[in-house]
Amino acid sequence: MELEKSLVSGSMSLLVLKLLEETDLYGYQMIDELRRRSDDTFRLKAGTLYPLLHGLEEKGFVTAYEQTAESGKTRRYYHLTRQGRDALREKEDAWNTYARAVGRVLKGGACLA
Amino acid sequence: MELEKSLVSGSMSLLVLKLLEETDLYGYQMIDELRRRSDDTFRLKAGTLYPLLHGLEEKGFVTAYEQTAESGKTRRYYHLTRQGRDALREKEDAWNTYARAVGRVLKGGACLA
DNA sequence: TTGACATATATAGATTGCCGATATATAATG
DNA sequence: CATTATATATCGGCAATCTATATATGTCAA
Repeated sequence: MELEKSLVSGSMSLLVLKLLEETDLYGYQMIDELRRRSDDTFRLKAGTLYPLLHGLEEKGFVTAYEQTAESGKTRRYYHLTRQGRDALREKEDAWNTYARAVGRVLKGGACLA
Repeated sequence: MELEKSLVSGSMSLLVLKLLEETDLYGYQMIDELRRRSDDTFRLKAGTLYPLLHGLEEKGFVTAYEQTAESGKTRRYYHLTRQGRDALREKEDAWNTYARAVGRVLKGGACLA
């Protein structure tokens, strides 16, 4: 993550699933897309993404298929499954709960005995 | 963390430093306080906190001193240093940047080529 | 046409953050 | 007197991410 390594972890799968909510994407594209949408905050590494995608596939959250572009390059597209959609909802809820809690703590104390 | 293990990591030191911004606290107290302020979202484990505190001490972010309560129990209080205060500012900024970026991604795409 | 670079996917090894289990000692409670 | 709550501490382990490396192909400039 580089900008503040280890600030957050585990949210990458949430973000990747979120990207796939709209359209099927291939790996390299996700890296770019995530970077773009986050205004350069998320610079996901290939070495992080591909194992992560394999994991999501094993869990049945995504399915994969290959497709060759006009350029000749073969790309491995990922598609969000029904289960993946459910997992996404749960992860979004968890994130919101977490972020709100951090917000409350940072907002400042309120009566510390 | 239990409720969604591994959603976030590394933010614990941020939260602990934040607690110490107002008052010196001892470890056990931080666990309770964090739980209270976060409406039960953060249930920091002792096995997580104490090593974390030792690490913050090594980095010079906190100093520690012992004090025996009327009860007779000896408690190890932690005090935020100047360096710790600076580190806290940085971590708060990093968190805000990160949380905003996640928010943008979750808010939904906006034109995916 | 050859060499550098971007695209595209993949794996191995290391680091790190947090947890569970466990240990210790004292105070409060029953 | 025994159990529970307080209080601190360490160890082993898992999971998420990174770095480094490997591979193959397409594009562009020298």
